[in-house]
Amino acid sequence: MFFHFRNKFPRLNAYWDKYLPFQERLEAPAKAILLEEGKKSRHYIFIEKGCVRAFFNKNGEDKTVQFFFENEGLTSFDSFVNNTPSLLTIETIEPSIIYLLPKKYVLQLVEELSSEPEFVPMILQMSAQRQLHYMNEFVSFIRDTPEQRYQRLLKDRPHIIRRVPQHYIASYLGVSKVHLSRIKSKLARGRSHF
Amino acid sequence: MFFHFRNKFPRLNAYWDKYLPFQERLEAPAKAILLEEGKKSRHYIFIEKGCVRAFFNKNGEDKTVQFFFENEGLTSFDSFVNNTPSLLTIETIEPSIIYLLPKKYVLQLVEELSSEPEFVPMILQMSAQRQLHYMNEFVSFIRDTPEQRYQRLLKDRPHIIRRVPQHYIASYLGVSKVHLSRIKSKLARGRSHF
DNA sequence: TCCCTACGATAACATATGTTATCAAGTATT
DNA sequence: AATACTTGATAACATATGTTATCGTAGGGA
Repeated sequence: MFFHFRNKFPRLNAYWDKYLPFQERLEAPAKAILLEEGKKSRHYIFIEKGCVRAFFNKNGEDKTVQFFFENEGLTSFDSFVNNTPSLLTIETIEPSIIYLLPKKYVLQLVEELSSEPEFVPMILQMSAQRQLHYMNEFVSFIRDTPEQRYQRLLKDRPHIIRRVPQHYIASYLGVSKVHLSRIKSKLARGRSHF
Repeated sequence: MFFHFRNKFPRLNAYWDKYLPFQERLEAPAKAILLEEGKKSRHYIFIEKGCVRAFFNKNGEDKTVQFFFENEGLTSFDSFVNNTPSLLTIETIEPSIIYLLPKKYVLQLVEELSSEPEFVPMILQMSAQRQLHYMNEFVSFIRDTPEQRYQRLLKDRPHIIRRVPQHYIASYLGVSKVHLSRIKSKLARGRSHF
């Protein structure tokens, strides 16, 4: 739980440990839905094994927004914070081992943490990180062609391409699966000598 | 200064007031550069009158990322926080009246604020807001066609279309200025009955 | 007044991308 | 073994978008 912050803010480690027992362990098959679009987010989700995607539905089509892997945690941020219906569905891609921490305990944990001097720096770093992530995704659409975005993905996050089915990646890159296939074959032709 | 938070967190108002005198007033003509790509951000920028854009250069071409108007504040977030060279240039679009608060005072202000109980909620709200902004921009590229993005802009933020030259808007939407012109004329044809 | 520049529309053509359909291979299910 | 489902490649065609060039208008200096 909150794996990313382990040892980064050593004084907070005891808090993570304290809440471990309140997690619910879940062995989920592929395509299991952890949070459904339109429902309120009630857990913090931690991935011990497997992978997961967040997507929304547009005219009957899946549009994938983000992928998550081992030792990453997630929640539909706006739904969780504002207690509003989630705009995103969260679903396993592979069979996965998931830990769910109910919202009630998350709030309790935040309450306890807020008296710690390391809390504000942690919150700032966490939100700066997420902000930068989305800003980079956004800028990439303005700056790069789909082909460049694919190459960037291949270079920076190759595990995504290795583990995730291609049509999910296509919608994440903002193109059709047919076109992504074209991009791949074009790049493959370019790498060989004829 | 920090106009957005005035009266939202009433107990903090005194802090904003205290730092007003440290701002430098600047009357800038159109196309004045407030922060240059590659240089470090040294001020918080507040717009009293006029408007401003943030952009970066890609192969000799401007790519506009965001627009700012009266009573909005901004800074190149990553450059300011991490003291790294800015990825963005910030430039006035119209003749503008700008207030600059040197980084030194911003840090001092944050230091003072951090003992206030309203500080953490304010920081959280601020960062959630920015995160949501970039996430929405990003999702819009996955979800919508350029035409739909233009219509959304027209509906949600028409002042941008009214005040900003079209080629800046084109790069912000991720299309060429020629194509944006086509989109506009197509929509105009659709609206008339001829 | 005269130029120069910024801005925006449009046309003609080239390229990128979407859509639909078909095929093949792999994997899970019965 | 037989079947269905998922994934991925490819072709053929339609549409969207980029590129380059030309034109017109408006406004700002000289």
